[in-house]
Parts: sequence; structure tokens; C-alpha cells
Amino acid sequence: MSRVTIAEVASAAGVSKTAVSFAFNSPERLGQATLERVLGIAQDLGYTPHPAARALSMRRSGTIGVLIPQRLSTVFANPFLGELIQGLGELCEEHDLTLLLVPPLNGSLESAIRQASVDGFISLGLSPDDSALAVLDRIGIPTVLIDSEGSPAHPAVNVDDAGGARAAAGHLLELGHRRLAILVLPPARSQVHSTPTAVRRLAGYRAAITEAGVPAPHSVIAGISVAAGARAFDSLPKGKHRPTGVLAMSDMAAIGVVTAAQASGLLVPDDLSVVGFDDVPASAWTNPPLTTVRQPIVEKGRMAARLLIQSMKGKSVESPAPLSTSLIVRSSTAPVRNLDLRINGR
Amino acid sequence: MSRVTIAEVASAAGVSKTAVSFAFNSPERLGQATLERVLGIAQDLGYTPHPAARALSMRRSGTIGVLIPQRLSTVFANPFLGELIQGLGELCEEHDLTLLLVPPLNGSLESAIRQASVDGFISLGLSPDDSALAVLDRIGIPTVLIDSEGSPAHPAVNVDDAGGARAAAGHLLELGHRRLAILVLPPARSQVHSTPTAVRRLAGYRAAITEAGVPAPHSVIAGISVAAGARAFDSLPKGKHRPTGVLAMSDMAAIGVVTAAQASGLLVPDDLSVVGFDDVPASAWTNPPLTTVRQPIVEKGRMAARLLIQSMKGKSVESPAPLSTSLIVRSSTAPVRNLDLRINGR
DNA sequence: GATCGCCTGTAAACCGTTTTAGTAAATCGG
DNA sequence: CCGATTTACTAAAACGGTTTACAGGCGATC
Repeated sequence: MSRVTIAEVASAAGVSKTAVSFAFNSPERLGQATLERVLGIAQDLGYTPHPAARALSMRRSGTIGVLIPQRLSTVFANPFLGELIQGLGELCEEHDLTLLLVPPLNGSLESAIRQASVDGFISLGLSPDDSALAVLDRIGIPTVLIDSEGSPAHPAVNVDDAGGARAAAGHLLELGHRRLAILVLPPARSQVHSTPTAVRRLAGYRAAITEAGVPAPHSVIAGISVAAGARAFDSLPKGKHRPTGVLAMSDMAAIGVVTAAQASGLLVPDDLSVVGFDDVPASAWTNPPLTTVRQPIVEKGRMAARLLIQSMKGKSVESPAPLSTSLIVRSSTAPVRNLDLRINGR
Repeated sequence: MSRVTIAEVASAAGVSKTAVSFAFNSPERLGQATLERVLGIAQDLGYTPHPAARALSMRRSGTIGVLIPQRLSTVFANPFLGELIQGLGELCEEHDLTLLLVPPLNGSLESAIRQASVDGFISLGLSPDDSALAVLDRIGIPTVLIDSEGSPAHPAVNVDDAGGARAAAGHLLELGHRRLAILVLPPARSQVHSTPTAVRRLAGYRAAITEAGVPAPHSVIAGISVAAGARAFDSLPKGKHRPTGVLAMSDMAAIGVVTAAQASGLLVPDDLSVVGFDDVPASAWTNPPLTTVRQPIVEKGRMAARLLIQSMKGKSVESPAPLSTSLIVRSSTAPVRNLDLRINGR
């Protein structure tokens, strides 16, 4: 019942364990005849090296870990992670690596890190003072950060969040919107801080708005799910003071706002303009198609994986320049209506 | 630079390796004083047990593998997998397990299986004669199949694909459609066979159609991506013989058909009815919202994980009854237009 | 004919844990 | 006060591979 070991193969073939190991890993070190015999017997017995034993002995497991700061069921509700994995996956498959998803185990990301047998980590959205980072350092395992703050110790892959956010806010302002709402991301793990990404996007929104000399926007906290976006819409002021434009921090939240607004009888974009963030594929098919800030998610994944693999080879790598973002104008935004302009006192 | 081992902690604390191991795994076997001293020193030194060594010794790795029959970049283009992982993730987090994604490595799923250090496998869409299954048996590792054919050896979690497909086809037929097209899934890995799921869905479509005494549908092969759906639409007959209803095998393909049709000037559902399969969340927001066959993807993941965990505990488990599917009628389907009815000769 | 090097193959050490079997001292019941 | 438990801890054997260091045989070289 238990699995067949290298020793059994060796004795069945009348050779040493070393010979069997060579047969698989350095065939050229064995004579033609023995090589074939050993391989044949291994095949017959159904021998397969034990992965953990191999990992222990070779000091490499052939897998890289993806550190996920939240529960899988919440994080995969956003297509973002799926896109990212596409990018990571390309490089992994190229280098014969598998991908381990590491979410917090009974609330603790640190303990999950310790349990994971990986050659390197890619961590998502960790704030630079997260204690999980300290654990990573101490173990001394190569790590690449995504959507975080680069440090001399760890390279980080980022996009121009602030620039994208500025462009989004600027777009609404150009369309004449003056009463804006921002959907702020809730703090992620460490109950104190928001993720670096959220901070940068918020800063971009705020900068564009204050530079334009427009009243401070209404902020409401919303998660990254459609349902959270819908709830956020419901908590927005109604009536004559209602916002005419909404800046979301994810496409999912934006879609939630759109559907909730439509359900309440508003027309998008005629009565309400909404702009998302990320440009996940789905945002092109929604009704109406979503105006959003595009970030190259798949490329982000590729780049992070590439950096990590470099780092695992012992090369030292630095944080690359932030990838550029761009505003994709579709149909969820429109010039503010005259009625609103008049109410606004212009 | 290299990581600190249990032996170093032991000698620093003036105890044996066993004592250190006990401190972490069976604290009650140590005296109060030594326990605290050992723990303190371990903390200071930043000691963390080596996961591979632990896995080797304990014969359990604390991770379950998800066997993915295609490249990550193609498989994650469909939200299906993300949904499934939400379900798997719930159970995994509950039982302190991590999730290893195992795609084919340089084309071979078998070699990927051998490399993976896991306590159990969940395999997606494998046909029952796939050679990967033989490898799994030989290793003797608990395995649960999803979207496959159950066998005495391995429990399988399935949904009522045929019933769902029948309902979808029946819906179009009731609406008066007579010229139908089916988007057939391409064979997955083994170049010969289609996946069991595809076979069952196709059978359901065909059965409903032939029972209705309607001309055989036009079949065209299409992958599960939006782009593949769009290409499939382009290859459909045009003009007076064009189909008025399309049955897709995934929501993504259906969305591709819809967008391509709209781009070519057709109205959906007025000129063309389209029905999808899966009911991924996005299909509720598309323009128009998609009529589709709902399958409980998250629940499927939960159930598979639950079964696998049972099986890993040594209990024997059987294939549960297929989960039920249901037709969700939204706005991508409508009665066939009079014009078409007349052309059709009724 | 001795020396050298290459070709095959082996024994033993090593990777870093857990676990089994056991020991010495302390505690206990009678 | 003595034998039997209990308590607190340890040495050594797994776990299942890879790798290092070495050995014997054999042909080529000088």
C-alpha cells in the first residue's frame, strides 16, 4: 500500500541507491545496460521519487508561493487575481514551477508562510510594515512584492496608481462633474493601514480634485466586490446633493454602483457617471461598458515572476519602474447634465 | 545566511533536538522552565521548522493539489476556475491547508504530478482513461475528480450537465427557434477525446433537438474564451440560412458570440438568441444579460474539497449525486422573429 | 611495464525534522 | 524505607531521497 522507495528499486535491480538516483538524474554516469535495467524495473514497480524527500535533499521544491492577504473566497471574487495568475503562470510553466496559493491560516498569514514549502514568494498588497514581511526576511527566502512599497531588501512591482487615479478624476472634472464620490478601499489585514495601492489611488483622486478647486468629494468605504459597490451606492447622499460622478477603486465595485444606480431608477451615464479601476476583461461587456483605468495585470504578473525567478537564481534584482496606467473611456461616463449644472449654481 | 535549524536551537538552549521539537509540537511534555527557555531562544534565533523536512517526517505536507489540464493562462481566462477555487478555499482554510495549482509542465501533466508534494489531488475535467489518472493510482494518493467520470477507485463531483443542456435547448425550441448552432468544446488534453462534461452537454443538446424533430444543428468548435466565441460566430453561416439560436458550452464563449454578432450589426436577442453555460457572475451584467444554465460552481468546489479531506483522513467516500443545474432566463434569448418563421416555411 | 585517466559503480554522509524507546531522578503508596 | 509510577528529558532511528568521496577495472600512453 505504501509507496515504493528508491531502496526497493535498488535491491530489485541489484544495484545501489546511488545507481537508481543516477539513472534518473545523471543517466550519463551509468552504463547502457544497467541504465536500461534500472529504468525498466523502476517503471514496473511504479517508482516515483518522494517530492518532499527530494525537496529536502536538493534544497528546492520547484514551487513558488503566492501570499494572499485575505480569504480565497473574497479575493477570487475579483477577476484581478485570476488575471495576475495568468501572468505568473506563463513564467512558472516555462521554468517548470508550480504555484502555491497561501492565504492566512486561521487568521495568521505568518503561520501559513512557515508551513509552505516554496522556493520563493510573491506577496500581494502587503504594507511595508506588515509582520509577515519580517517573517519572510528571517527565513531568508527570495520575495517579490506586488502592489506594495519597494524596499532595498525586496524588489516590488507596481503600476502608476496615482497617475491613473489622477487621469480618472481629471476625466470626470473635464466632463463638468463637481459633486464627486470616492469609493475608498477598506483596510486589508493590519486593521490600521490601508494597502499601499489604495493609499496611492486615493492620493491621486484627491490631488486632481483639490487642484481643480472643487469641493471635497464624499468618501465611502467599499470592498472590492460587486455587492460592496452596491451597498456603497445606497449609502451615498440622495436628492439634490447626490454626487454626479463616482470614482471607484476597482471595476467590481464600479459595476456594483452601476447596477444599484440602475435599480434605483438612475440612468448611467446620463444621471450618474462611474469610473472603475483595473480594466478587467469583464468591464468591456457590461451595460454600459465601463470607463476605467487600465493597468496591465497580466504583465504585472509576468514581471513579478520573472524577477522572482532571477532572484531565486541568486542574482540581485531591483524594483523596476512602475508600469504605466491609462484611462479607457467607454460609456459609463458622460458630461454632467444641465439640470445638475444649474442646481450646482453655475 | 542559511536558515537556522533545530539543532542550533537545541545546542543554544543546552537541550536535545527532541526537546525543541516537543516545545513546538507537544509542549505538555516539557517542564515549564525549559519550555519557556527553548521557545524564547527559538524566537530570538528566528527558528522556523523546514517545511520539506517536516513533510517528509510527518508524511503530510498540508497542501492539496489542483490538477489543471491546460495552461494556467488559458484556464484562468474563464472565471469558472476562480469560482471553483472560492469553494475549495473555504474548506482548505478551515482545515489549515494550502492549495497548489498543478498545470502540465512542459506539456506533461504526469511529470507535474510527480513533482508536487501534496496530500491529495483534485483533478479537473480528466477523461477516465487519461494516463494522468494511472499515475495518481500508482502513487496511491487520495484523489477526487471534478467534471469527470466517477469510478469505484475515485469519487467524482458532477453536475447534471445533460439536464441543463436539455433545458437550454428546450428553451430555444419553445421560443420557436428551428435553425440552431452548437458551440462544441475542443478536445482538451488527450487529442482524441473531449472532456466528459463536453460530451454530456452535447448529448443533452442533441437529445432535446432530435426529440423535437428539428433539423440537425450546425456545430462549430470553440474554446472557452470570449475570443474563441467571437471566432465561432464568424464561422457560422450567414444570410438566410444563418442560425437564429446559439447554444454555447460556456458563458465566455456565449459572450464572444454576442459581441461578435452585435459588431456585425445583428441585435441580440432580436436577431439572434444566445444561451451560455455555467452562470458565472459576470453573465448577469453583460449587455444584454445572458440567459444561461446555472451550475453551482462554488458548491461544487466545496463538496469536492470536503470529500477529499474525508478521503485524506482515511475514510472511504463515494461519488455524491450530481448537483442540479437550472436554466436562468435573462435577456439574450427571445422568440424567433416572424421574418425568420416565414423563411423557415411555417 | 608502470602510470595515468576514464568509466562504472558503491558506501556513507547529509538534508532537517519527528518519533520511538529508554533512562535517571523525583514522587508516591503502603 | 522500598518498589512502582510519573515526570522530564535524551540518543538514535526513521522519513526518502541526493551527493561526495572513493574504488576497482581497463585501455591508452610513454
